[in-house]
Amino acid sequence: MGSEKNALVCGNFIEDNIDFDFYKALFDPVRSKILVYIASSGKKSVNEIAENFTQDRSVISRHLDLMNRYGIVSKTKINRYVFYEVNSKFIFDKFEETTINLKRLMET
Amino acid sequence: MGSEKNALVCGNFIEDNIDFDFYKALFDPVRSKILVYIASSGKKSVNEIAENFTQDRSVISRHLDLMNRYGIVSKTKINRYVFYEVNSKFIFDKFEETTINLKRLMET
DNA sequence: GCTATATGTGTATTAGTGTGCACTGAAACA
DNA sequence: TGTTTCAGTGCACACTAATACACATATAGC
Repeated sequence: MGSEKNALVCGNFIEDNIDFDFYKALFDPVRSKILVYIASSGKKSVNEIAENFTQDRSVISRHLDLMNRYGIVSKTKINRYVFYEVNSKFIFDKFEETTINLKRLMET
Repeated sequence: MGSEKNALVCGNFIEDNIDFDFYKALFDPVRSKILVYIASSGKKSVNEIAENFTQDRSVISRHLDLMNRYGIVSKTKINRYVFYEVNSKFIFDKFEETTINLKRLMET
């Protein structure tokens, strides 16, 4: 019965407390690689990022835009350039929030 | 400079500490719905689960198999029946592990 | 103004994966 | 043994999303 209660809690957790769009945007092979690149090299422009990938610049631009929409990265336009950087804090907070919700619900 | 350090840390975090396959298996619309159903109703057989979805039984079977491979659910074969249940603890531990790794790395 | 550079968008193609149907394998039971 | 039921697999199809190319937009500099 204990396990069944945990199971119930888990179901509610998934329905109510996970930001699916955020996680789907994050867990994509190319986007995660882009993220790792920006994270390790710091704030970079679209061209600088695209130079490090086989995909077309327009493709990288779309991936960056998608991640920006879900708060994974943030963009700053300076003159002709658009710089992207990783929102480490935001990503961390998402995971922490999800974990806290899970823990709270499972302990009920 | 602080934000750049956080970015670097986040990059390492993503490469080293996220189980991508696990999260990709979890963040799927149909699989998450299956998960919610099993979670709220307890251990169920494939047919019992499939009855609650529009998708064919074989499709449900495949989703269950995938989730089983990544530890999200576990299966128990009893006679002709195969019962699946949610590994709530495992899912919770994954999130907690990820959050802890992130926090530790971001505080460095 | 004109040209060059940086980025974003429209659109068609392609790759991946979810899906259903038919079939197979395994187990229970008459 | 033959039949029924439950679960998984092979395979073809459909749908979504990633991709590339061409073009549009915006800004800088001449």
